[in-house]
Amino acid sequence: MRVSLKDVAAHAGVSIKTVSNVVNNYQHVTPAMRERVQRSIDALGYQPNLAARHLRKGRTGIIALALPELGNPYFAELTASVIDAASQHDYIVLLDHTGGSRDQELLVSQGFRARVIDGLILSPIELEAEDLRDRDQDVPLVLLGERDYDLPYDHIAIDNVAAARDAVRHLIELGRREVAFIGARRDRSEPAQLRVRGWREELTAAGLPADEGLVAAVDGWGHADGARAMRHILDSGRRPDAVFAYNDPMAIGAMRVLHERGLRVPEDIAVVGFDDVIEGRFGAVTLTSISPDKAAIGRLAVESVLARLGNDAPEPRRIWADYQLVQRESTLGRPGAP
Amino acid sequence: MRVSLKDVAAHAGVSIKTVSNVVNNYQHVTPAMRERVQRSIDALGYQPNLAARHLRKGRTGIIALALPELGNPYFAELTASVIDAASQHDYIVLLDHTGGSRDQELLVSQGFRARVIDGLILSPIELEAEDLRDRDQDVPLVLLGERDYDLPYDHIAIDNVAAARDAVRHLIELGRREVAFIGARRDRSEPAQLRVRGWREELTAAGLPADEGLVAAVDGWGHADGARAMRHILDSGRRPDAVFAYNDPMAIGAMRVLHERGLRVPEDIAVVGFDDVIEGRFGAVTLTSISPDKAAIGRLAVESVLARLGNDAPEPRRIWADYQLVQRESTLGRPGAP
DNA sequence: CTCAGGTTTTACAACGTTATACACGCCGTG
DNA sequence: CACGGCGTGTATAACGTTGTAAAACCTGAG
Repeated sequence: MRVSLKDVAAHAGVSIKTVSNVVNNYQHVTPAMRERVQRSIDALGYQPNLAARHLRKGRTGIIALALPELGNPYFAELTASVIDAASQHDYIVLLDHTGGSRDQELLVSQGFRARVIDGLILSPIELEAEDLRDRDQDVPLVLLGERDYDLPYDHIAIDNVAAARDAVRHLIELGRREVAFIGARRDRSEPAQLRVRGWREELTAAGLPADEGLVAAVDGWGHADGARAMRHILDSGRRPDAVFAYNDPMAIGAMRVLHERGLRVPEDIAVVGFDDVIEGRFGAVTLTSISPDKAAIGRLAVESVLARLGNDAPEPRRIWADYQLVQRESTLGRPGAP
Repeated sequence: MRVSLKDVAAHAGVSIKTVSNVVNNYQHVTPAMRERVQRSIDALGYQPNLAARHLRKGRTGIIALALPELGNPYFAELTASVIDAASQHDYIVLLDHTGGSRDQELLVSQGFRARVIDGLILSPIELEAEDLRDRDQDVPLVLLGERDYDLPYDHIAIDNVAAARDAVRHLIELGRREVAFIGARRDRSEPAQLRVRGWREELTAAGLPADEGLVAAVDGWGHADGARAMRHILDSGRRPDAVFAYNDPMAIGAMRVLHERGLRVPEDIAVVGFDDVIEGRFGAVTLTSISPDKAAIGRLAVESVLARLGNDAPEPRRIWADYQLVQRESTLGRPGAP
């Protein structure tokens, strides 16, 4: 049988509320009383019943993290950092995966879990601004990632345009002139993606053409999509001397195709990815990549959500997390090798 | 404001309990009444409060999934399948990561979340049988993975010994004679790991020596550990003609080292991994691996936990999931290549 | 028309917690 | 020596749901 406040109260010979006060570190309790009650708590091994507490307080102690896919190690690492940050505030993380589909993202953002969670951290891919505009404001929402919404929600991300420009600049500084972009979205006329924009801006700034024929659109975000996009570019007769991919799995998929076609990385084609997943450090050719500060992103996301739980919710704001360009063999070449 | 049963009842002009009966599909409700109440429910947008329901019923509708690490894509894929299976039973998945440390695993298994979750799916690495023996039986527990416990809990896994033997047999059939094993545990005198046992058994069965000098112990389970282990073996002056790794990330880490040392895979050294993660299909050399049926494992785990929630808990049993050996370039070589 | 037997609906009491409002001392002040 | 004020503890009412038991309502037989 579970032991409740009532049992502890009976054991200590005090009222239920006094025990509750001790448990909650209420101020006005004499040290003597506090110790007496604590002794009973320890003796009976009391643990608070969270359901009852939640019922009373209207909070569940759970925040949801909704991600497009867990298969991408970037999200796995991010998840770990969110869990860590949440547990420091005695919060628990519920995981949803949306598959990056607009319907699922919509469902999640509308709060089909509304009765379970106190807050939501969402990393949208397909979701449109209008989908969020008429959202039921019940549950605080924090957005993560590349999409750029002009909406009254906290948004935590690195500066994707600047990061993409850094990546492309790195390629240009290495003497590359034809930089392909892998991972645009097929279904957007004017791609909302900031990474494409960064690619375009930096090329233009360098006086190079931002050749849309070198932009490959894809359906998904995985290795296979990167491979498909790379094949598509090569099969179209183009032979860029560099590739900037939307993320690391796509970059790795592209490198696989280059390898199959007998093209050397980086001698023939240099490759830069995005997210700096562990996998990129152990291929036959290690991958140059933009490395976001995942720990910071997770921490900031949790803090933002929790800050909105109180009555005095702060102004929605855009929070920039740190990032850096990590240079490896896919652009620099193998140090010791010929 | 949230709308409760009381509000719906007032709106429909019936008692609270009648609304509750409709919500719960209780039998004895006339169709007319059911429709009237349903109309009010829809009109007000009622959603049940789970905390209250939990308080009353003693169930939370949440199961926890505790994994050693999310970074390993195998666990990410497994998580996705568990979430899918759980949602089909209207259950929600809470994610914990233990880091594969015994302390964390112990904490989780002892149920520090006991007040929140109905059941627990645990994939232990370091945890010992004795740690589980004196467990508080409150929350149903299902074990996952390679560790072999003789305990009254459901255990879902593939036949690790058989799978490891299949992997090693494949190498032997290709003519390899010195098969190294990467990924034993440093801190176990008699390694409990079934995959090492399979390696040993198959070599012995083939009349080959199971040379313990070719078994590399490691501390972790990631790419870097595999790389370290491979370096260790090569630096010790050994030159095996095949490597069987505990999992895919370690196999990939090992392949990176072979590449650095100028050794060709599979011509000089063939490599087999375990888990068949997506990453293995896109390296410069694609990876032969044991591929467990992750979808089945997730589904079986969820069903096992939920089956134990009722009063008539079934006998604890060991459930074998399917697997197969997927042969790729790291053992077969590149088809078209010289 | 009454009453048994069954179905449908209702009132009320839990579940374990916290908030509210109040009672009880004890102090120092007028 | 009353009296307000403060610091401490207590009874009681919620929170939203479901199980229990009983009330109200039918139906058809005697």
